[in-house]
Amino acid sequence: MVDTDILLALGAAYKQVQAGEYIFREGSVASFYHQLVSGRVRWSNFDESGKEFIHNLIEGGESFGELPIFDGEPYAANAVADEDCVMLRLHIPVFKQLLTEQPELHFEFSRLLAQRLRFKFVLSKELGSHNPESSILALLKHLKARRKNVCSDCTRINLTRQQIANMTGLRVETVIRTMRNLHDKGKLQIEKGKVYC
Amino acid sequence: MVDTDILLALGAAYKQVQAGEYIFREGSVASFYHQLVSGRVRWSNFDESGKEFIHNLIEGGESFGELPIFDGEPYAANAVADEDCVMLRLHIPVFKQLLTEQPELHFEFSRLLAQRLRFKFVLSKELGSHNPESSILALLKHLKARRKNVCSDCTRINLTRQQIANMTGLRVETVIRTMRNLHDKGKLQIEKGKVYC
DNA sequence: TGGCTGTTGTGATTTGAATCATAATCAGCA
DNA sequence: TGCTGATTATGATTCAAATCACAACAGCCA
Repeated sequence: MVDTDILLALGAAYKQVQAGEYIFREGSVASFYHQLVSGRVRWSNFDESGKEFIHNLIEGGESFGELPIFDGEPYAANAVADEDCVMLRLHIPVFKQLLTEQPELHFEFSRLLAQRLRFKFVLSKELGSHNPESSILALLKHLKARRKNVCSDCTRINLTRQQIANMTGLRVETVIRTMRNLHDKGKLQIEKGKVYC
Repeated sequence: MVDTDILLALGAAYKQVQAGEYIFREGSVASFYHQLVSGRVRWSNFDESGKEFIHNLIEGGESFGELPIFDGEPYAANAVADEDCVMLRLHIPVFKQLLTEQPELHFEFSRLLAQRLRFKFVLSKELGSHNPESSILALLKHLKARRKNVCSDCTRINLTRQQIANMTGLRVETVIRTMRNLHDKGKLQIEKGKVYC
């Protein structure tokens, strides 16, 4: 989101993490603004029974973990490297100073928060409807619109059924069965197990 | 959120609506920043089957309908006057100009977005867990922390079971039974039907 | 005071997603 | 090419929330 040169000029540092490593944990206090350079970060919570709920799969170029920067509370979820990752980290006070000096950049981040919130609005509404079809379609529609987690030059969804299950609170089997139904109804295409929409 | 005098000086106008009237509808384009002076506004969507999902019950002093201001998309939900309401409205360009000139105020709104998003994080996680007890407790905990929809000088929850049902995607009967269980477990108090926590 | 409306409360039944079990495919790789 | 682990697929069963039906109660006001 922020130009790499600007971040580096302000003293941001690169950090590498291997797949599976935690970048930060739910409940811990934030010190940095994080921007992913390459790899994929899984942003998730675990409930009492140990089931993982994935809020977002962050890809190269995106920032993550912004909530504590703006509301001063601890992290709301865990960030785990889903693949080997490279990221840039900038101390929060420096980042906030940057936003103060560049109102357009601040508006960029307000836009980001608003977009994330809008998605949560739609998804929470669908989760509340207890209708697997509409939950899955809402998720896919969102991903497609944001060109997230899709093949860069086609319409193939880059997520496993398990990941979709973990993003909607459903079970793999339910996701598999529901997506087959959606395929039969023509609302998405499945070829050799790969999903296109 | 914004000082009333400042809003008026910038040309904001008062608007009154009667209980039940729509202030704006899902999908329509936004022109104003809205700030509630008195009354209560219901922020909700209807799903295909006509069931209402309430995202928020806005009370005096709060702003609402900020998403389109920041991401430029249409309204994500309906705003209906839950009681007779008085609100202040300011044209969006003027409002954004104000934020540009006052970075601290802009940070206030970033904080608001972050808080709303944090709540959605928690709630969507709970909705995904398909556990009525934790969904209801998460909602009540949030309301208590924000001192929202509670009696001003006690701990009585100012919501009906139906409203709680509409905010969690559950059914009234499930909410009633689950809250009785929570009462029996000592996790909240019910006296003459009124809920304290 | 009684009647009306909205809310809370409770039982019986249904339903669909979770769960359990197990098979079929696919992708990566030696 | 064949092996291996991850992913997709499918059938049978269970279980909890939705649904349906109706009773009890509280608050309001004519």
